[in-house]
Amino acid sequence: MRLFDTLTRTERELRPIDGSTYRFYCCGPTVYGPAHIGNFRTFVLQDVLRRTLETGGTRTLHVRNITDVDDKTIRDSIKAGQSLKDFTAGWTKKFHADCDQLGLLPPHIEPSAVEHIPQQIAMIEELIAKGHAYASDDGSVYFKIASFPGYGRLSRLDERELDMGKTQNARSSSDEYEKDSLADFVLWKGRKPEDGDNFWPSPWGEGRPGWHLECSAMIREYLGDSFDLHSGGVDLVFPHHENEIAQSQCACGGHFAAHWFHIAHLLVDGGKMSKSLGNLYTLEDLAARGHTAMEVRYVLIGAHYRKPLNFTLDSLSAAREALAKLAKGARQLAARIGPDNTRLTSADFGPFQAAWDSLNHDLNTPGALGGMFTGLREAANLTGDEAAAALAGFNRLLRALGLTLPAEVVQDSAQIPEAVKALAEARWQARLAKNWAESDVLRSQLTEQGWTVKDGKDTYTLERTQS
RNA sequence: GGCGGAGUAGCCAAGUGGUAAGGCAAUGGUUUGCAAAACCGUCAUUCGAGGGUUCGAUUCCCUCCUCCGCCUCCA
Repeated sequence: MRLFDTLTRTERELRPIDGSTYRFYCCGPTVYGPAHIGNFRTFVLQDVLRRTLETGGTRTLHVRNITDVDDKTIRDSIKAGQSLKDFTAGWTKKFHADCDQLGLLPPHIEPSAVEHIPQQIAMIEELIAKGHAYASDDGSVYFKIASFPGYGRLSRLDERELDMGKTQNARSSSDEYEKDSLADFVLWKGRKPEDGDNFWPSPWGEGRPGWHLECSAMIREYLGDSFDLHSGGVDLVFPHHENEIAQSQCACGGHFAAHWFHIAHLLVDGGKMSKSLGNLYTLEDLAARGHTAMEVRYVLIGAHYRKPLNFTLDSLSAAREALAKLAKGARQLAARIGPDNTRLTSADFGPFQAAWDSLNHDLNTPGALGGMFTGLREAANLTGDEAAAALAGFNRLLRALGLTLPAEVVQDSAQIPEAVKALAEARWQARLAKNWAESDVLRSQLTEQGWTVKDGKDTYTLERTQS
């Protein structure tokens, strides 16, 4: 497949460096609260990338970290009166539950930052030894940006107006200032009172790792000095990923990531999500409004990953209808397969080839979704083996997109309250007696109680009204 | 201010130098006692505005307008 690369700004074919397994790293969540759907846009698209590779026959090694030590986790764990470990374990569990609901494949490796502090310290020592880092008086260690000429390539820093020297002078009056240059970033943070019990010993005194370094150290541990792809939200391009490149290339000497995959932000009602605007949604918030995680997933893949996606609550309702339509189309297609037709493992995509091509062309998920519907239309007059092959293609595509279609709603009569059943039966009798007025009154009563009645030729069905 | 991105029907949203996918909503019809459901249709002479290049631009170039993101630890 072809995918846009942030660093070279071109679309490039994805091929495993080692010729067999595509190894990639995704910056994971900071576990200090529930992830919101903006976070999940990134994780869902990374999941689709992986699924597309795997559906296309490429083996993958997916590493995604858990950031469980930083300012926010420390601050909020203290506020909650919990140890950092217990606090982050709780939110990690919640994150996993959300991922599961969204149909995200668990990464093959999910390292935690606190469990890799020795590796981080080792990397810092190497950076110091090679002249790329220096310790300050307060026990912190900084990366010396001036020592790495390649700094800023990913985010095109050199084309920006950021004048490090000037800014430094403006702030040089501050006594607390420990860095040589304002642009230098921290690798190790010396212990401070507000850190509470959260500090670790190091050659530079007690303290804790800097955020950027965590990822570099874990990547090195599991993917080595050169690997296939690195991914995250666009906001991580600078400084996070820029700093990772600097640290890793200086310490390890490898190429680091061969490809950079960044996912654009999710907007809500045309603007940025924020707590103060009250438009920051979690899966739980949306579940409370009657929406499923799969509907959320459908919305999140409904726009191209490089464009901002404008999320609205209405789009979730549209997703529900769209998923139902796909499910119905699949059922109708399945119904046209004869009992002797077993070509369910077709290698091609049949009417869904265009959808598959879209996915392989810069991960065009909305194009692929469109192709699902047009494919179903094209498949409408296929029968037997051809229908079986088409359904196989449809299902492979579903798997690549990570969508699970809703099953046909069959109301279990045991779950219908007796009073509702009686009401429905009374209405049916009134209807048979052609007592329309009575029948309509009874139906409106059922509606009030949240039930929809559908009349058939010889019988009727009851369904809970969709919210 | 610098850098990056976006403006396509009521909403969400693809795409292309050759004449606008798809979904939702809406709406017409068939069906139904009426509905619902189902099925069959309809639904952008036009792609933020104005210029330019071209036989031809929504697609390339320029200008303008609007919106969004990043600019030191936000996916």
